[in-house]
Amino acid sequence: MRTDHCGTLRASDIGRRVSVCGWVARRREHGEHLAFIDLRDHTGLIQCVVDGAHDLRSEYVVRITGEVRSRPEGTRNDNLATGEVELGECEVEILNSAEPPPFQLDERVEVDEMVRLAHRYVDLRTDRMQRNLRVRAKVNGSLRRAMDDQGFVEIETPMLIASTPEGARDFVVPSRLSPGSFYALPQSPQLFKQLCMVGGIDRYYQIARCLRDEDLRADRQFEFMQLDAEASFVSQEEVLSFISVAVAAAVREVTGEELGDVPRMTWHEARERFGSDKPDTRFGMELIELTPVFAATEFNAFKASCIKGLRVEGGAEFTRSRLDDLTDRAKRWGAKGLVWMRVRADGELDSPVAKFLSADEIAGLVVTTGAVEGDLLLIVADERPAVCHVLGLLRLELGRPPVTEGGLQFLWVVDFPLFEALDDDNNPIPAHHPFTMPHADDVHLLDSADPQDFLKVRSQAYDLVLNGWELGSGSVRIHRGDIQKRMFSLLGITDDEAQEKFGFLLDAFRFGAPPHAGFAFGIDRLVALLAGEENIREVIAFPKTQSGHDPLTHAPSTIDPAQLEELGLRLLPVRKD
RNA sequence: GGUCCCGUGGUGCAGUUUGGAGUGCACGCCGGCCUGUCAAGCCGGAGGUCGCGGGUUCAAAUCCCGUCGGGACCGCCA
Repeated sequence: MRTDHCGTLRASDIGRRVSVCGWVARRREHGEHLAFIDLRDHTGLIQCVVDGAHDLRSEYVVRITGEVRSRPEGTRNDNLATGEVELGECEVEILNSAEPPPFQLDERVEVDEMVRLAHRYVDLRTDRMQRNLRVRAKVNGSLRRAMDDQGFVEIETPMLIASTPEGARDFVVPSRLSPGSFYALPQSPQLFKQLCMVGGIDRYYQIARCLRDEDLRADRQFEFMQLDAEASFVSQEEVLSFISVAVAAAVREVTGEELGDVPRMTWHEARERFGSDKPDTRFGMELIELTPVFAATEFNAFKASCIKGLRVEGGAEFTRSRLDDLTDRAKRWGAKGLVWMRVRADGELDSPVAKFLSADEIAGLVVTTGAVEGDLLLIVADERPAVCHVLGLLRLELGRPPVTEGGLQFLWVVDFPLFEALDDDNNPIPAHHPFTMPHADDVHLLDSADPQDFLKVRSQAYDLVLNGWELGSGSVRIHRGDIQKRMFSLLGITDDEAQEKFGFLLDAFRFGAPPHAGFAFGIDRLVALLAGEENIREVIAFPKTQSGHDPLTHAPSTIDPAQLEELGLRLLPVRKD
């Protein structure tokens, strides 16, 4: 039907008679016998000069055949890639009419997302969605090529699997042939890729759909795509290298830029400096250690095991209500309180608590934070994890740049702790999954009589972070039965429970499991940041709203009683608490 | 489970603080004029359950309560 795409015509095409197909983006009529039609396809716009356009309307689907010619002097449009030329002597064939679109497709205004999603098929025609989905396709393609080139084998793992109650909530699917039994949709291909290692695949990857029934966010959907990979006979170093190569390929494909070496930071350093295990390193405003400054304080609120602060440049201008608001937020995030101090011209501190501090403490505070006139100091005192957490959130609140600023700051966070805390029975709670290999230097601590020692055990687990978003994580896995048994016993999982939950994996490991390690990262998140979007819905063709609904298809929906009957299901009344 | 923000012709907003007739702006839509525009221009027109329900009041888009929908975040996401 067509010889060319709209957005590709240039001066070098002048004289050719071409056919283009697309949608009527705009119509400019100048009387009965002259009108300009901007025709749009996924490549862009071309102006077509037609003899009368009264029967053409917005978004009509047309085929236009005409001669590419130079625009008359003085009528070129520098804002258009095709602005030097136009189609003349046009023959217009209407392929389909269209109702006026439910919203305007030019991007002069931000249209309500519900309206866009309810008519996503129209929304997809916008430059923004066309660009984002094509960025996504480029990323997928370059990741595939990079993994292929590194000797990884693409293997598809099942979508209908057994439910394992660990981790995120499963989506479940009732079984028709086994009424009362359910499949689960995979949260990740984790166990299958480890089985692939036992199966001698050596290097596996998959662009895998993963599903988790947890609350949605700007960076979280029920279903999302991961580059999932696992390799045998490799160390952590090699995994970081494989993934770095793949990510670099995607970045190169989209931006044309070379990524270079991805910096590393230990989990401990990330928490202490940024109050997060996924630090946004596009900006400073790091957490400042103040515990020694107030080691001997008489101020009760500062008699805590950890005191840290933030220096907000220019923050002395914050109004009292803004400071009260920050204090409220800090409390909601789990702080006992938030101490603020405005640094005045004379070096004095303007703060409700200044009178409780000694001259030495104030002097130490100013020196340690480097505070100068006009700054604001925000200080939290509490247990160390809480202090870091709250200040980390405040730091983001006050300093985080827009998504399109600050470049792409990738970061490997390494040496995660094996356990994040102890439960009420002093059993450690795993920070990752229970198959994560402890750091070789820390294995001896697993035999310690003091449960507190468990929290010091580092694991061979690592995260890839981009601009403060966790892109993904991975680990070296436990491949030996004796270490795995020790781990289960530490976690308070009995042999019977372990067998019931992970029996097929443990069985497999008895038949010759190679040392292996892997990684998985979220493609939606990577694409969103590469596309300059704050929200992964903008890079997903048909996403769901925060409540998990699809305004286009109206999923989730009720099903026919006959379907329930066939599945052996009966519904309970909806609970309204 | 929680905190906060938003909801006004098809779209995007203003109006809400301080109650007074569905008032205004821009875009779009429909009709007319217009032979070089390109966010075309000019003239005319249509289009509204101010999310929904209740309350206060002589009077509610506006104040109060509830509810629904959307968004951001905390919890959650091994």
